[in-house]
Amino acid sequence: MNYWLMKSEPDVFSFEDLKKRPKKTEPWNGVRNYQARNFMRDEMKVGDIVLFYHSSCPIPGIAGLAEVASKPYPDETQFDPKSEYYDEKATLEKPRWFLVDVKFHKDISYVSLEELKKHRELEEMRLLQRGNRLSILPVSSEEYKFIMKLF
DNA sequence: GCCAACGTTGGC
DNA sequence: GCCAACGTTGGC
Repeated sequence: MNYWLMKSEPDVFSFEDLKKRPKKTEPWNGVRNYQARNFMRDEMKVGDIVLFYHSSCPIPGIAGLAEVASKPYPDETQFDPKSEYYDEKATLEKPRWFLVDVKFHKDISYVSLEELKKHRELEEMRLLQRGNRLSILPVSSEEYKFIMKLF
């Protein structure tokens, strides 16, 4: 079992939005960064735990827990000329972008970025390293366990 | 709105 | 393959 942190701008798609989905499940589309794609395509397994992170908002932080709910498959938005995520270099035969479905797992009390930064135990967290803009990051089991004790 | 960090693009 | 220019992310 692996642990991940996945960023989303709550104005675009929030943890609450995930809970409102009919099956509480959403394809994690729109990722257009190769490292983030590789995590989904090559390393995620159904059942992995996801820290659902809200970015670019008044109080950035972990809003809730989700889980990986599908194997990787091509992101449909890459084929849709009307989508803002359209990629003209992607073809059905050779998709460039892959995603997994993410499903609601558990409510937690919000853990802000500010709170995460207070703990020496988390100073190695990739989220907290300077300049880290990756939208999907691995979280170690030690970091995960520590964060679970914060609320 | 600013700015640091970093990924991508494209000319050579 | 190098690298400058440009675009994006995301906290503040």
